[in-house]
Amino acid sequence: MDIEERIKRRTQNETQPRFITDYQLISPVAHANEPVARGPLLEQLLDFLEPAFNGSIPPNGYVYGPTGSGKTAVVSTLWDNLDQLPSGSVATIHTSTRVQTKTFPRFTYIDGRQASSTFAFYRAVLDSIAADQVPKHGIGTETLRERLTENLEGSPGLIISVDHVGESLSIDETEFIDLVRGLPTNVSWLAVSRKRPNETPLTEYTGKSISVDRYRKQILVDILMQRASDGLANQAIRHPIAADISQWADGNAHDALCVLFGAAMRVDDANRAQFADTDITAVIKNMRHSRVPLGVVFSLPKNRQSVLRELVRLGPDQRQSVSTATNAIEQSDLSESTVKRFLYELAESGIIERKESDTTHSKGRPPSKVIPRFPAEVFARLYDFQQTS
DNA sequence: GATCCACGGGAATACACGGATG
DNA sequence: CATCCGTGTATTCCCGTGGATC
Repeated sequence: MDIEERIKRRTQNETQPRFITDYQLISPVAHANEPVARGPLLEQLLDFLEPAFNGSIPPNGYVYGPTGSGKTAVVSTLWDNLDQLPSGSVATIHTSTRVQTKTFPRFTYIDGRQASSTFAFYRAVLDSIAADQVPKHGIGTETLRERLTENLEGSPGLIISVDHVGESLSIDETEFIDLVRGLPTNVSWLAVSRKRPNETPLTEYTGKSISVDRYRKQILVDILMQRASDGLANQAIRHPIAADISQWADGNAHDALCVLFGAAMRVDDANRAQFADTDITAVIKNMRHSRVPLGVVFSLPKNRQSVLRELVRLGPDQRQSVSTATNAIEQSDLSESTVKRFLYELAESGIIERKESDTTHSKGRPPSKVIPRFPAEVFARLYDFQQTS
């Protein structure tokens, strides 16, 4: 908590500190600036990028590892820092005999979940390097590509990291290969994916693959303790509790942080000061059927997110069929049939599941009940928090 | 005015069941 | 008894529209 925040609390007479002192710092979708225990991975990435520090472009690369292993945290943070390098312009290096000038390539991180179409991808890349505004509409994909090429002509180049390649709601692998074919030769890329090198066509185009292992149990405990000490009231979490969460999460930091967050919500809502074992077990029980990371849900268009927010508000009886769920969802700016279509689309992409309903129906095609497949409680809280802040 | 992409709405189609028909 | 058909519900898919730009 920074000074500004502390003063704000006092001026608002919140003298009694809450259990959760900072939602952002324990949020499973926020990444720490200093990823815990990922030094070796950072070094491997910097090795891979070595040519860039001498002013040229490295070969294409591939980073892979299981979900929740910190790939996004490390790569996005690293790229953010690298983009601070003086690029295109001149960096002076003083040696004993003379002054050398160096130019570095630029660095851009692209989240494939948010740039999944050809148009969106080229636009995102161009937007990150162009000096002036890039239109969101009214311009052809090919025009965008040409502008991108013009923009990079004669420059030291560009190194893009493209995250979540090959996931269902992100850039498809074969599409990606076509996309990067359209880029000028002074661009190289690092694809980040869950698939092993032998399971993807991408590695035919890459010079190097870097593997990320799932977190070891003890590291995950450290991460939880760190997050808890940053975002929760003092001494909020005891080591055995963190160990329990870590044991259950099996190396998946996203899942572990969801449990921490969900449990902290309960303590905070009840105005308590400590975790009880039941907080952890209850949240774990609710997480049992979650397979979709929150990052996927928060990458959806705003109107899909608001439909999901309403959906998780409903009780199981209101989710007995797609139709009843549609009727129960209140959306002033969308028609009923659109809400319904959204639900089918979300089911198609696996974010929610349709399962044959257990209620007996005499007439018509049997309905299917609707079940969220993401951490619903945590999503709801973070969503509401975003709306108000 | 022509062109571009994204979005939303509803039409069209698929499916399940029960009763009718031969 | 096997098949057809009507009805009601579930699901998919396409096309018009709109905002933006050139």
